[in-house]
Parts: sequence; C-alpha cells; structure tokens
Amino acid sequence: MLKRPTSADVAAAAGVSRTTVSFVLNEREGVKIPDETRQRVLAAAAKLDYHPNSVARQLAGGASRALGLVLRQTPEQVANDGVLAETLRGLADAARAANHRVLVETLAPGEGLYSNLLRSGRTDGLIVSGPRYDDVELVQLVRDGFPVVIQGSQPGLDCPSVDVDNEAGARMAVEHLLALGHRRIACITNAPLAYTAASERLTGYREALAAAGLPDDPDLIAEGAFDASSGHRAMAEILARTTPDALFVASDVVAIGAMAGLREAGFSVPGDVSVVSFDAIPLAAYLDPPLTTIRLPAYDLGLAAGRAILERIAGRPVAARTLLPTELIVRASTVPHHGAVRRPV
Amino acid sequence: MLKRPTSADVAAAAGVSRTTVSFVLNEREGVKIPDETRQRVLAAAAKLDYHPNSVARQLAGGASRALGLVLRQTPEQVANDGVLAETLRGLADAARAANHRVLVETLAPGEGLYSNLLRSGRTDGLIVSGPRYDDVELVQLVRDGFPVVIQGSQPGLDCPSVDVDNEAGARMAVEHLLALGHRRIACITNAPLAYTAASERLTGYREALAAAGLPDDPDLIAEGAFDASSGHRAMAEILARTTPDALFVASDVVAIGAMAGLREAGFSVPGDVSVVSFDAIPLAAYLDPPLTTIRLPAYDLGLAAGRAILERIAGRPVAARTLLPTELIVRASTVPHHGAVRRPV
DNA sequence: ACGCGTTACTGACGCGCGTTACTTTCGTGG
DNA sequence: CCACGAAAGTAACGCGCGTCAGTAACGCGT
Repeated sequence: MLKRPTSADVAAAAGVSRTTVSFVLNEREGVKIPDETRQRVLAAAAKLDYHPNSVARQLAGGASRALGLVLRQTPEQVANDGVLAETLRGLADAARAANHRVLVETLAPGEGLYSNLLRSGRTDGLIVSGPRYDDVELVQLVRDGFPVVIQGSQPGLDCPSVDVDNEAGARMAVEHLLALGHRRIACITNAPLAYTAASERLTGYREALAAAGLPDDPDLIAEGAFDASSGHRAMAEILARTTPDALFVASDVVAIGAMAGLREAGFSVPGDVSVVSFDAIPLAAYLDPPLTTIRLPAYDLGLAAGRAILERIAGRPVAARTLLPTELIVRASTVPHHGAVRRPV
Repeated sequence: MLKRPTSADVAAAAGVSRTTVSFVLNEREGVKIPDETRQRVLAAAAKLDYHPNSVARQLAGGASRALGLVLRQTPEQVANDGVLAETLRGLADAARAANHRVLVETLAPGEGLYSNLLRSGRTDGLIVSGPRYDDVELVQLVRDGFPVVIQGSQPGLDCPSVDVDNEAGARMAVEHLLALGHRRIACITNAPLAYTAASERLTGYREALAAAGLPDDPDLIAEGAFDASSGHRAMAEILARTTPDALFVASDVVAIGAMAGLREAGFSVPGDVSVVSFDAIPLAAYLDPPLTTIRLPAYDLGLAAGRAILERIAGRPVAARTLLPTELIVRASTVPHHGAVRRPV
C-alpha cells in the first residue's frame, strides 16, 4: 500500500504553502482566498485523492471527536437486550450529526479501566450504560470533571443522566390493567432491584396499586433477571403462592418466559390472566397472544444521550436528568376482567 | 478541568528525560533500565495520575489501533437483528485482546463515505457487515489494498469474508424435517434473495430436498424480509397456494410472524405443521411452542471477524473465506409426521 | 515620494509521543 | 595507565496538522 498523501503534498502540487491548503480545505472564515487559488488547491487535493489524517488533526486540535459508549452489562444482559441495537443507532446518528464517531467498549461489571478511553484522550466524552453503584472508576471520573452522561440512572452521582420514564411507564401499564377491572395484579421485575430501572418500574407498579386503594401484597411480586428463563422461574414462584388475574412484567423478554410458565400451569393468556409488559420489542406484536406493552423509545434514548454528552463536551449546561416519555400499546394480551378469578383447568 | 499531565511532566517529576519515561512505561525490550530508576518513573507517573495521550501515540506510531465496524443495513434490519449485540460483543473482545478499540458506523445502504473512516487513518481496518453488490466505495477500498473484512459474503470481491455456514445450516434444518417423515416442506426466506445469506439458506433447503429425491415446488417457497410481519405475509402467500406439513423459516424472527399466520389460518404448530428456523435467538426457547432452530454462533462470528481483520492489519495472510459451523437445536416445534396431511379445523 | 491599509499568502511553532543516534560515566582486563 | 565495552541516559527529529504572527506586494490618497 502506497503512502498516503499529506497536506504538504497537496501544497506542493498546488504551488502554495501548507497553511493555505489548510485554510482552503477547512473553509476557514475570516481568511480571504481568491477563487483561483482555492480551485487550484481543491483540484490538487482531488487529483492526489487526499484525505486529511484525522489522528494528526485530533492531536493538533486537542479533541478526538469521538464518543465512548461503555456497556457495563453482563454478556447475558447484552444478548437479551432487545433494544440495544436501536439505542446504538440513535447514538451513532447523534454523533454523526456533530461530526463525531462512536467507540464501543463492552465491559462486564467488575472489569475495570474503561476510564482509559477518556483519560487517554481517545474519546471526548463517555456514555455509560447500566453502571452499578460500586463503579469506583465512574465516580472518580465524574469527580475529576470529565464529560460523562449516564444512560439509565445512578442516584447520588452528580452527573447528567438520560433515561426513559420507568416509573410513569409502569404506572401506565398497571393503570391499564386496573381500568380493565383487574384487582389481583402480580408483578415480575425485569431485573434484580439493585438495578435502578427495575426498582423504578416496581415503584410505578406500587404507586398505581396504592392510588387505586389496593394493598401491597408481597406474594404478588417476584424478581426477574433479564432473560426469559428468569421470567419462567419468577412466574412459578408467584403461582406457588397465589393466583393473580393480571400480570405486569417489566420486560417483554422476561414476559415471554412468564407466559410460558402460565401456559405450563394451565392458565391461558389473556383468558385467565391478562399480561402487560415493558419495552415493546418488535417481536412483541407477533407473539401468541400479541403483547400489550409499554413502548420504550430506544432510538430516541440513544439520540438524547448522544446530544447530552455533546452538549457537555461543548461546555454547555445539560439538564441533570432527562426522562423520555413512554406510550401504552394495547394488544391482545390484556382483556377486561370477568367476575371471579378463573381456576386452572 | 485541569490540564492533563504529559510525559514531560512525569520526566521532570522523576528527574529523568522524557525518553526514559517512554522506555519505562512501554517496557521496551533491549533497553536496560536499573530498577531504581524504573521505580522512580513509575512512582512519578502514579503520583501525577499520568495517562499517555493515545492520540499522540497513534500519530507517532502510525496506527490508530481501532477497528471500524460498518453496519450497512437499514434501520429496520438493525432493529430486528436479534444477534447484532452478540456479534458486537465478540468483535469488541477480539479487539480488546489485541489492544484495539471498536468504532461503529451505522450507515444505511445508499448513504456514502464511510470509507473516510479508513482513508483518514481513524481506523486501521474495517469490518463491513451486510454490504450490497452496488457498494462502489467498498470495491474501491478493497482495490486500493486497504484492510477490509466482510461479515457475510460478497461474491466477486477479492476480500476475506467471515460468515456462518448458511447452506449447511439450512440443509441440516431441512434434513431434520425429512428425518421426521415430512415431505411437503415449505420455505420462507429470511430476506430478499439479493441478500447472499438468504439465497444461501434457500440453496441449502433445495439441496436437502433434492438429496431426498423431492421435487422443487415453487408454490412452497416465499420471501421474508427481516421482520416478523414479513413472515406473516409470506405464510399467507404459501397457504393461499398449498398446504405444507412442515416449514423451514430462515430466521427466528420471521418464523414468529409465520407461526402467527399459521395460527390465524387454524393450523397448530407442531400438530399440523412442524416448524424449524434459523438463528437461535435466546427467546426462541420460550416461545409457544419452543422453536427447533439452527444455532448461529453470533459471538464467535464477531470474534472471528475481529481476528481476521487484525491478521490482515498485521500483514499476515487471511483465509479468503471462513465459515463457522452451525448446530441443530431440537425443541418442541418439530414432531414426526403422522400419515396424511391434516386439514385446518 | 511617502505613509498606510489591504490582499494574499507563508514560516514556524506546538500538539504529545516514539524512536534513533549519540554522549557520558564507569568498570575491567591487558 | 590506557583502551574498550557495557551501562545509563539523553537530545533531537519526525508523525501530520492547525494556527498565529508576520511579510511581501500592491493600490491609493496626499
């Protein structure tokens, strides 16, 4: 592979100085370049197939024009995350609009040193997805004043965060079940409660019940953990204790496992148990039955996170917390309650 | 935010030259540094919280130590790709093992200029996922000798590619149905046939039928297109023409739509129609019925692609084509054929 | 003829680091 | 006592570019 042309080569070919080449190619304002010269430079650059070395440009300019996305999740979480690709797309679009790139680092909890991405100047800012409370590196990074945006939430950390409104979404889901006349409404979380999204969604569930004057019955609650099998297990736990007439599962993927559990126990959905879940993965519309679910605007989430970190990098103030609205999508997995709770066949 | 310390600062603090600092921190071989000096340098670096500026290092070293992943897919494809996250994880792990990073560029077909990633020296090599035949930039890039690896396949392009063995996988799926006694086996593709993965899987289907002495009946074949709704539509097309007793769908996601179509038409799976699909997304095990499917080793695919591009960057020869093996996972959606084809209720 | 402003450019430095070639010091065998 | 080599370390250049201060040429009014 032949050596790449440099701006000096272009300068020589155009018969001008390197400085002039830089001025022309960067369309620098405040500098007058006659059209004749400009054309000569552009022609030379085109003829040589010149592409400015962006690494050198970064060094000279002091910014890397790259955003780091740190996935602080276990491999299982990543594999089961139905909306990660969409979020990434939103982030990439936000970055591209500002002439930045996205650098991805997948790093399971416990693994360290992702902060090198920032401290080494490889990225101008970091978006951290799904951090845990015990993320010491992150705390230090924020304390040192580096541009960081959390995707999700991390109470107690003085750092802007972008998230979907989990609480309102969950409340909306449960209110839908209440409006249909259901009263014994179970809840399976999307993850262990150490995850803020999980505890927020559980809070939304409880708020809706409380607002309807219903008691908070721990028998109706079980913990899921990202994948379908956890939903299956959680469902079995609940059914061993009691029989709900409706179910809120805080994740479509977990809901699929939960519904499998219901089927095995002889319950039909929505005949015996209405089910509403959360996320609105594309598949949800094609399950049997099609899932009523809360739409999580994944693309917008990535876009908002990208815009937030770009603002922070630019030194502009950013809202401490951005909450994206959710939306209820009613499908066939929820139906009105009909009198007594049905018994399994 | 205070200025980051440079190697000169460390040198001053340790009372040595910048060169020595570089030697110590990079553990350069062939250079003897007494332990006392080494410790002094390391201590100074630690005290100043020094992190080498990787951009400067890239400039000096001539390599960016970054791999570019270009997603040449439509937003719909990305959203419905159940294994993209896994592939990305494999790629990121491969990169990390070689001290590289992954830079992601999502670029729908038709949009241009992703080649800047490479030509500007921002990345050392590119992995292009799902390119189309008319990708002029890609052809030019390969012709110019830049390190590129295709994830998928692109016949006619002189460039290493890494893919799953689609043909063998599809053959395995159909052979499984044949072994169960099925004879009227329909096929719904995962994508339009312009996509090589789709046409390869269709070829595998045809080969299996031919090997069993069965005719190639076009009535039994329909085209899917990435998402569940396309599977639903394709299923309707087939059912309008004929009634199969088994079905091979070249994608789990599309299969979910197809099964919804079967249900609507009054057929049960696997009672009336056995279904086997492709990809083995995590959810497949929890559907109703759990799907028999061909496992696509997504993580390994990313890992292999990463290793291949790293080899190419290192200047070592790379196999023109790497095919990863698939695996049949038998679940409840396939059962033995029982005499006559059942009619819908 | 002279001063002054404008136009059209350029020289040279700095970004932070890797690296080569060189210097200085010291121990040692002859 | 001297030559020589190893040990320990350094000065200086280059990577490719952005950018500021500066300069040469020229027009113009007086």
